[in-house]
Amino acid sequence: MARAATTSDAFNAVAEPRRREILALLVVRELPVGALVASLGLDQPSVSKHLRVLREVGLVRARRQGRHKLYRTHAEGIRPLHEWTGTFERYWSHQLNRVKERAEANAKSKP
Amino acid sequence: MARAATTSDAFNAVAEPRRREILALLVVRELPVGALVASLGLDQPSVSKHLRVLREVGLVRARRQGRHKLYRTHAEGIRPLHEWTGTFERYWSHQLNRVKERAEANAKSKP
DNA sequence: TTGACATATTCCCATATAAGAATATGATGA
DNA sequence: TCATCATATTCTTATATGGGAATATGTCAA
Repeated sequence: MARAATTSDAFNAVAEPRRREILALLVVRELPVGALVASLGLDQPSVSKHLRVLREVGLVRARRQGRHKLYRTHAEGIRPLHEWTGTFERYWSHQLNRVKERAEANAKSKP
Repeated sequence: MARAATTSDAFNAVAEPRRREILALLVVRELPVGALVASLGLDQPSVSKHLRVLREVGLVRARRQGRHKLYRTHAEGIRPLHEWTGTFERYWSHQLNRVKERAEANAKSKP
């Protein structure tokens, strides 16, 4: 079996760095495709294709305004990723504490 | 150009669902490969390959204990993902507020 | 050393890219 | 309707998968 499609879920969609850039730009304010092309230094078809992926997994929304199509990040779609990664937070805190404790123990034992 | 390697960073590594399962299991306590094979219902080579990817991006650590090799999630590696997704938090809060406000406005205008 | 257990690697293949080039679709104003 | 701007899709190609099968490597006990 091959790798899961980029459109299979938000995890796969944000694995692509350019798509993360796009999300960061579009969360501040909605932008037409052309503005993204200019900002990212990518060609227009590539941007459109990335936007399609993001749209399919619900990470961006679009609306037409005249000839332009305005895209915006749908931040809710990122929430599940934040929550999944959040389940590890207490563990990396533990690791930090352990390092800290060890450092303090060392400081005491050989001053 | 093809898709970035799964080993290129943590974002790509966790895009694979089985690898997220592995991380969830190994963050609670360290386990040998065989235990993962049993828990996941995957064959041993597949598990070893997933572990290799996770090791290469720094998401798991391993130590030998006799014939066994004990793996454990290195939670620090997930932190950048949590932080990146966290930059969108205020926006999904905003969206929720906006929906709420609109609902209240509607309730007033047509009661 | 040998046998057995535990894990890792290699080879194979169907599948899915991401970017570039070319083209198609959509919307507007004259 | 036509010309033009804006965006989307199709096609091609190099590359990287993930799982299955087979095999290699590593470690211990006797």
